[in-house]
Amino acid sequence: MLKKANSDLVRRQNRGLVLETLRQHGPSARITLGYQTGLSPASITSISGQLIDEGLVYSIAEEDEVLAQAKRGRPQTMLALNPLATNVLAIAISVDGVELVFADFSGATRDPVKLRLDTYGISKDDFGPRIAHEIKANAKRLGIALNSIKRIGVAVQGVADTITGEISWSPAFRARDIPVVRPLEHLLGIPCSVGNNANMIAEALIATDRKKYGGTTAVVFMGHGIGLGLILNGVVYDGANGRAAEFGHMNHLPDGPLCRCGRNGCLEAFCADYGIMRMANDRRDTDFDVHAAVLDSDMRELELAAEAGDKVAMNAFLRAGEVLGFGIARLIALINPQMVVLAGPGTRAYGLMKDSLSEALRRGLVHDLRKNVEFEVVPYGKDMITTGTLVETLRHLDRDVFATGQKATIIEFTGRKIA
Amino acid sequence: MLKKANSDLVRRQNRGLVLETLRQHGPSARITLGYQTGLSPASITSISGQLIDEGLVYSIAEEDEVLAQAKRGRPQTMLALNPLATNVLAIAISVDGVELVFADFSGATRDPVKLRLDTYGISKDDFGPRIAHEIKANAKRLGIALNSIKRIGVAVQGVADTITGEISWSPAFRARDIPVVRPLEHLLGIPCSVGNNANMIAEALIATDRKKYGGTTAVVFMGHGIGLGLILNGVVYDGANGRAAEFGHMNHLPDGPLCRCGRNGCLEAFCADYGIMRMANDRRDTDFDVHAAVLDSDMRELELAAEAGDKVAMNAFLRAGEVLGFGIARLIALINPQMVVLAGPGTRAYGLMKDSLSEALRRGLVHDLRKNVEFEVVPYGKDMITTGTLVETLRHLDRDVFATGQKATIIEFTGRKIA
DNA sequence: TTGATTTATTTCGGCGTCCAAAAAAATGTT
DNA sequence: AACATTTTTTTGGACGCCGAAATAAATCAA
Repeated sequence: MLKKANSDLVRRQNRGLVLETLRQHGPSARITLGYQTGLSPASITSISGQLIDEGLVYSIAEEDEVLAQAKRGRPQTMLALNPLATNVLAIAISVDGVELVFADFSGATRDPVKLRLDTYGISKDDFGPRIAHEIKANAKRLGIALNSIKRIGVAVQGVADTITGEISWSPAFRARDIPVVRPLEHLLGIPCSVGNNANMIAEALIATDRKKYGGTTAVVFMGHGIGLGLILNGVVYDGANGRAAEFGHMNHLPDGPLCRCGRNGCLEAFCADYGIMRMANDRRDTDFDVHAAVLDSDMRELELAAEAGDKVAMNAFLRAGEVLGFGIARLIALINPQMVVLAGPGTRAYGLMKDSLSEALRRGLVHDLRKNVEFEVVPYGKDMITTGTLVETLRHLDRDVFATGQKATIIEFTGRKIA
Repeated sequence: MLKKANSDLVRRQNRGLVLETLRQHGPSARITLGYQTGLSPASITSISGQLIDEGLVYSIAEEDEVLAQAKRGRPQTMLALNPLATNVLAIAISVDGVELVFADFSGATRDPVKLRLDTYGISKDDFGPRIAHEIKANAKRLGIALNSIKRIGVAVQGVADTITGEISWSPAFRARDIPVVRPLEHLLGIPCSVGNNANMIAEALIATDRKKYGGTTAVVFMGHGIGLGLILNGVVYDGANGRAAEFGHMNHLPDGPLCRCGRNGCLEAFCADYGIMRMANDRRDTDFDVHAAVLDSDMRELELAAEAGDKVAMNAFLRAGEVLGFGIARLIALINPQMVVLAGPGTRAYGLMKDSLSEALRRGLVHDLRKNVEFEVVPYGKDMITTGTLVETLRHLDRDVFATGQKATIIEFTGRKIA
């Protein structure tokens, strides 16, 4: 169903468009913004004037105009997102700790703050307050006023319920249904949202190359579990109940090996680190604790063994590749993406799985569909997750907060240089 | 990325909104339209005046105001979509023939025209011209001017490529990649689009009950094949390459029974009519022609046998239910819909599959996900497909053609009463 | 019958938006 | 110093929506 439109909507949308354009292309002159957005110079003047008044955008001072290369005509005045307009915070929760990344409105980040935190042992009600405390302490330490932070994005591996704002389940926690949004919003008074790792990687990819990934892309995250971020028509898909797609718990083989979720034969039970490790050690379900975290060093060792020709290790990876291949074949049959991206630490072993994966795709997928899909393995950088979280958070500000003409709370300048 | 907005967009969107509201709620007074759309009475007057001038909407004459029930105050003048504004055509292609349904702008349909046509034998290049010929002949017979038809929607079981406008593959044809859109547009000069059955059923469901189905719903179509229509956030999803989701060819069991697509172990090879029939007859792949159409009468016989307690027949249906259950479990894990709808003639045997289907869901799906999904079996009415096609076609007119202020080509009144 | 009341619709004036064109600004070129 | 060029701002017009007032068209009540 369509929605009512009025001139308010027009301005809001065009403001958002200007902000997004500045974010994507960096500082631009008004005339350039006109070309990029399709808006007339007159409108750009009007909109940018408003944005400048509100402190969201600023005119780069002449002194910085080193780029001015002796062109005829009135020189361009560059506009840029004002880093002082606001701050945001991205939080990445993983098995080995929690990372805070503060950034300003222009997207410039401070050095990541790594917190040692026994997430696995913490109780569901202690987590939120603990994080809130850390945020307060670290913001203070960095000279960032709490009320200058307009939004917090949290990324976690596992199932994040974006509607309730809880972590339904994650390999990083023993507890379940851990409230995140509620305590953070309550204790800090800052709007907050949660999402899962794979979705955040998807966001980061879109920001990197909209043409390549901005259509319909499936991002498979391989790590302690198997996650999936779906980009459908350029937008990250969240699922009806606000939970990301649970690719890892898509059944592969009825009555297959035990999975962490308690069911048998999930994709993850074959392809996640613990699945591969179990297979390599040829342990039966009863002998193997699926809940124990697999050490990265152990996985590396296994990879080395496989690369050195150890038959058992090799087979474990081949089997994982095969199952992943069938899983991806099913994914393609259902969603028909134009691109499949493999990401996460698990891709280190991609070379060991490649052949069986391709073979499985051949066996499990109609040729017509296979030929239209492009594959890519992206090297794993952990910062993709925080980058994606920041991108998502800032876009939300651009579109839904500042697009409405809400004044930014300009941060007092503390004399500190932006990192 | 956002798009540029201007006052043109505003009017276009609000015009579309008014048209859609009239279509959904039927004839309404201006004041009612105001409530329903959220627009002010002043704007409604302006917009409806324009729509009336263009012949898209008309004021119902006083004589028809039988409903006026002695209320105080100035009486409402009801506005309605003008049936004479334009015509559209829905075409449903199935294994046993082709059906044409002509409708006017208000959505009122003429009696369906059933064409006998050996679709299976026809060559890929003969199909389009043949249909074009039938359209001309039947339009003439019914007194519908060709140039009054503004759009044609075609629905087919199988894989329809909405971008190229070809039928990539369908159980109704031996040929592949059959051009549809191109020949029809070329020979008739009428814009045309193709879609698949399951998607059209999904459209029909949304039109019936937006609240119920308009969120995220998976519509599983069971018939000669297994199709899927996905409604994501209220919009039917088309896939990156314009092909609908190929649920039927999602692999269930590597190296399982032969499927029509040439692969082994597809869902369809277990659950489509031919898969069930094969199982019931315990025929090995080599003895069974998967391409032969299964007669509906034979399926009914098999269903009766199963209902009467025939063990072999019962097992075939149970096995089909089990596989379908695992397929749906995978679908749910991936998409996380709030609703799964089973439709199509295959649902006749739902009672025979129900138990094994539920059991498979229990085995193949995390409880968390299962509990949030509602199931429904809709009784199969073939007209759902044409209804959905018409809905889709008319919405396209509302939003993309008439919303832009393009004048309707008013049909001369032929004296014929609208059916 | 007439005037009051009620409800629906239209008209009018104001405001916000966009845009094209003209004007202004700021620099380079001759 | 006058002209050329390019960017930005200003101006005026068009179009949209909306609130308020005016108008229209009916019923109700005396």
